[in-house]
Amino acid sequence: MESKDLRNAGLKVTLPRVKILEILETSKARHFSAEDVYKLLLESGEEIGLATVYRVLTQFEAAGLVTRHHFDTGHSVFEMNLGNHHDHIVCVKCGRVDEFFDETIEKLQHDISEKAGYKMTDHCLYIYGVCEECQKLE
Amino acid sequence: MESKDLRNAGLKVTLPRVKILEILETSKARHFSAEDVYKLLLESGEEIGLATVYRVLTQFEAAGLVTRHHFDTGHSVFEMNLGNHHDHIVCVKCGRVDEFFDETIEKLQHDISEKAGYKMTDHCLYIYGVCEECQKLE
DNA sequence: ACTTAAATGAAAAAGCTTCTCATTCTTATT
DNA sequence: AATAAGAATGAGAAGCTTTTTCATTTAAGT
Ligand SMILES: [Mn+2]
Ligand SMILES: [Mn+2]
Ligand SMILES: [Zn+2]
Ligand SMILES: [Zn+2]
Repeated sequence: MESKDLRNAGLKVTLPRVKILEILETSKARHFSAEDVYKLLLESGEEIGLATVYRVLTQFEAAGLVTRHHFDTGHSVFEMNLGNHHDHIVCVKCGRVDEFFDETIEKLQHDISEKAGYKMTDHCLYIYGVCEECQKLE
Repeated sequence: MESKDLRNAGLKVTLPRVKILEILETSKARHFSAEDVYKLLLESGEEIGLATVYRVLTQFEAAGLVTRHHFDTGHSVFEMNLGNHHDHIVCVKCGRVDEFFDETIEKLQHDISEKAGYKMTDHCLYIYGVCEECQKLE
């Protein structure tokens, strides 16, 4: 039930917010651009403006419901926050995105921040490469 | 002598390219937005268009003279390629950028790519945090 | 139901980057 | 040193993603 999530986040339960949350939760994909979400809304018959999609995704991010990524694609990518931090490996040919988590790297990042005198707030590691499928096509 | 670098990169020796290379090499800073470079050119009395700055930086990147970064700032950041790969730690308050290199993390990234079936082409690790100076101001 | 503040949609605007095209400059050749 | 051919430049237009504006609609507490 999405209404609870929204209320917990201090957000009014509106149709656009419910529908967007629904798409983020139930689609096969896990990583969406704002445009992706907008198109999926249209496909499902909802007339929700692109500006609202951006607004709502930004609010979801602020509320911790969603994480925003900055791949080298020129646009933001959003993903439901399932509480499991992970990093990304992106295919430069087809755009496929895989996820990974490495305890050792996480620890080292903390050490590095500390040594540099920083109080770490966030971090992200992007590996770019050619996925198995795309290697075959070359 | 910048002319040699340019010729080696297969680029004609033009005034904009020489001046931009000069700025990248001799400024105290190491990380520049296109706008940064443009302003430094104006300050030094050169009338070079912003479009040319973008064009030249992109050519430098293609030639391997320069590396382009995508911090969470909404604009590209360029840096002379000195042959020493490193990653970045960025202050979310003041924009300060520090650099680091960790052999172990580098190795682990290779292992992860391999395990995921990817042929790695590039990678970048950004740590975001509050630098020592900015912590004092809070 | 009523009221009030918040949310939405459409369009405009912003911010960064690329493109277009007439003009200028580099470089190789006389 | 002059010439010719093609590449590079500058100014502005245009492109793309994202944000803002503002009139209208909607949610939620009374
Ligand atoms: Mn993910
Ligand atoms: Mn650097
Ligand atoms: Zn691929
Ligand atoms: Zn700082």
